[in-house]
Amino acid sequence: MPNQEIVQKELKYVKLMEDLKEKILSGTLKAGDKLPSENELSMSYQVSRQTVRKALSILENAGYIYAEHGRGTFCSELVHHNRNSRNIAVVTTYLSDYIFPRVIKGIDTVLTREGYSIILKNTGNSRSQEARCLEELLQKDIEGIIIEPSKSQIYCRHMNLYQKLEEYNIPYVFIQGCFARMNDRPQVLMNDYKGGYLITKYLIEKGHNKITGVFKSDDIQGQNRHKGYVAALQEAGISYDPDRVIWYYTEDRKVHPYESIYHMAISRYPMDAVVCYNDQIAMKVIQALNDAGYKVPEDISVTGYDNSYMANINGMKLTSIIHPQEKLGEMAAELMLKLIQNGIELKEEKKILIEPEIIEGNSCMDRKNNL
Amino acid sequence: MPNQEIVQKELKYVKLMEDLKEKILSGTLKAGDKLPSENELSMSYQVSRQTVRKALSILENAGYIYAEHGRGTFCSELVHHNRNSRNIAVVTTYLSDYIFPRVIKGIDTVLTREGYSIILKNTGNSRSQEARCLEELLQKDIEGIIIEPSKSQIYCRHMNLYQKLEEYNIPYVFIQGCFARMNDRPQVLMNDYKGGYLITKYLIEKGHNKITGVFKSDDIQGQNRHKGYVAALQEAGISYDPDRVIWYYTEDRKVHPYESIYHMAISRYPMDAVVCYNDQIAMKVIQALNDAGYKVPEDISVTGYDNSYMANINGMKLTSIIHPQEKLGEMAAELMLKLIQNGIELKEEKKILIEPEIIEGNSCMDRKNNL
DNA sequence: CCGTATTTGTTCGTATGTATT
DNA sequence: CAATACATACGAACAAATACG
Repeated sequence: MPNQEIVQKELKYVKLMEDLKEKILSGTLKAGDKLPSENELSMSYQVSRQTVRKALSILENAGYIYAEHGRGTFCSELVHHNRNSRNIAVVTTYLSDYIFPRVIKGIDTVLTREGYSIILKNTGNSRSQEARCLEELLQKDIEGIIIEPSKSQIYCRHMNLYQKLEEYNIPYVFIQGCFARMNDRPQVLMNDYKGGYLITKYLIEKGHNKITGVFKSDDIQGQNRHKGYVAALQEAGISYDPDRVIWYYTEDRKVHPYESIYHMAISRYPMDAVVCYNDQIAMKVIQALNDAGYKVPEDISVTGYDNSYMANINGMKLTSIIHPQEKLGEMAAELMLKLIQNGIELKEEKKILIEPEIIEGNSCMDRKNNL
Repeated sequence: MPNQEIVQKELKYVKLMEDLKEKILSGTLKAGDKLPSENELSMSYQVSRQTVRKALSILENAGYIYAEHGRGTFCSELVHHNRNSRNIAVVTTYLSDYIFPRVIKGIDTVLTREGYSIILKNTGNSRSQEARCLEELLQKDIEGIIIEPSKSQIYCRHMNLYQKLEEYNIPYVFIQGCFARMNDRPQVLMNDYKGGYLITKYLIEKGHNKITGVFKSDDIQGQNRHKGYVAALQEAGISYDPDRVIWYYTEDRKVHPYESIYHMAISRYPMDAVVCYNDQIAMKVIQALNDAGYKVPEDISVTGYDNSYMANINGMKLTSIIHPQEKLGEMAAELMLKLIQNGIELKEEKKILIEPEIIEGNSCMDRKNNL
């Protein structure tokens, strides 16, 4: 009995309202479709007609549906979207950290020049948060979305929302990464496979052969950099050892990789270099190695990725891959403007792949002459 | 009978709704006043409580009134532009540089939690750009503006735009600084006078007495930090020498202060410390001093301001003033939410002054024992 | 055009739950 | 604790617009 009461917190009209809203957003109920009549809903949900009406009145107020006396209730031609709002949404995983401020700045430069404003959202790299953002944005007056997908390694759970965007002719551009099975969508990203390959090859050429890898597992960038890392090893005839690779999730960023590399180091697991997913993690790796009694680069070389401001700290300049930050933002914004002007059926290439370039620092040693 | 039917067009809930609306608009019911309870209305209008609730729900939806569980129904602080866009504009001088990403993140945290979105604009610290931003924003659906004024030292040239905001009941909150003659507006800023005073006093206590100052001349923060600097000198009986102060404009940031301090240094103008407007400029000053053959802190001490990530670079940790970045953003966002909820005539204090605090680094030497 | 069924719109009555004073 | 006030829920009835044979 008390158990049941706790569960029963869900209000009937809220439940019904959200059920219907879900059906509308998911596309089960399309624009112009007739909803079941109040009596039918009342029967099928086992609630009173009053309760049904309460739920419907909320949706009507929010603009999802409209009622016609004597005819029925219908799904709105969602929504009186202002087609000339001059707003473009920018959705990133994080706001203030790392390279994002500069990417956003690049987007802003181009869009402001053309008279657009940015609506900024961030997801904390959570898919549910991303879905919430998109739902919110579908309610707003926007002309397009530039989005860095959250957990892009995993299959996108809310394709329906992207479909909704397409239905409404709201163009979107992926940056940094792209969900599986959405490779045909407009996107601006780096060739991460090649980046991982280049930086690993760089280490091999400097005489390293026990190269540990630390990669982020929940975005497509991490997957691709890892593939490049594997390719470079195999090309050089170094067998790939899965135990040498540390995968981490964003959520554990503060703890996990540090500890893994620390334990690997103090347990004397042989390594002469560490390829890192990005500069941020490289700094943690260096910290862990130092704490374990190793010197970088004298004992172990470490590489970063992105060449962010973090690549240059405490006199240590990480060897890294150049991330064009602002430039990437500008390219994404320009692609967006083209999509708005020429419609979504853009003739030219909609996929921009930025070729990586190595920038050498002092975080790696040449071990060829040491042998 | 037909006669009666025509007259009967007046629906009871519409009648009641319009009655109440009239009373609100005429001022019979003032903002914050409690309406009669649903039961009282039901009695006095001889309608059912359902009907009363229907009437009230319309008024509530339109924003005229709000209901509080267990307390009663109250008259709103009429009326926020009728708009329910859930957008709040954030206008800063810069986007990606320095402390701004973290300030914006703080704002975002609070606003996202409350279901708002940020429209981001930046002015490049140009007044004309700021005016253009405000004009653009007046065309958009926004519920408020959080704005860092550009060139806040100078009298605001586009007061008319701020007046427009007030006419439209769009609340605005200043952050970082505030235009002259607008001190009564809502604002969140640091006590820059005290900050300048504290950090200068710190140097004096460490035995410095030839303290050069480098201040930004085009915002109110620079003016106030300079005043604090003067106050500390005079308190210590050190006469103020205007030739010892370098003023610079934002536009010249990259060139001017570097050259001034460089020339001051190579011309052997005596100095044992430099108080800098912020960490950014402090790094340039240190560069200039190094290039002129001086060592920091051995020959000359240097202080920063804001304790940004720049305060800690190349093994040098600037002595600086703590800027609460995210916290400041959060406070501004919370103040904004209060203004939206309670109307512009907020009872409580609308001006938040954050007290500065020194954070000691290794960029200053104690010269008391050197004499 | 009429009549009937369906569907939304409006109103009344009642009961129970929950927050505030 | 009791009284008050809003919140949710159900049932019933009639009105008005619409669809359809």
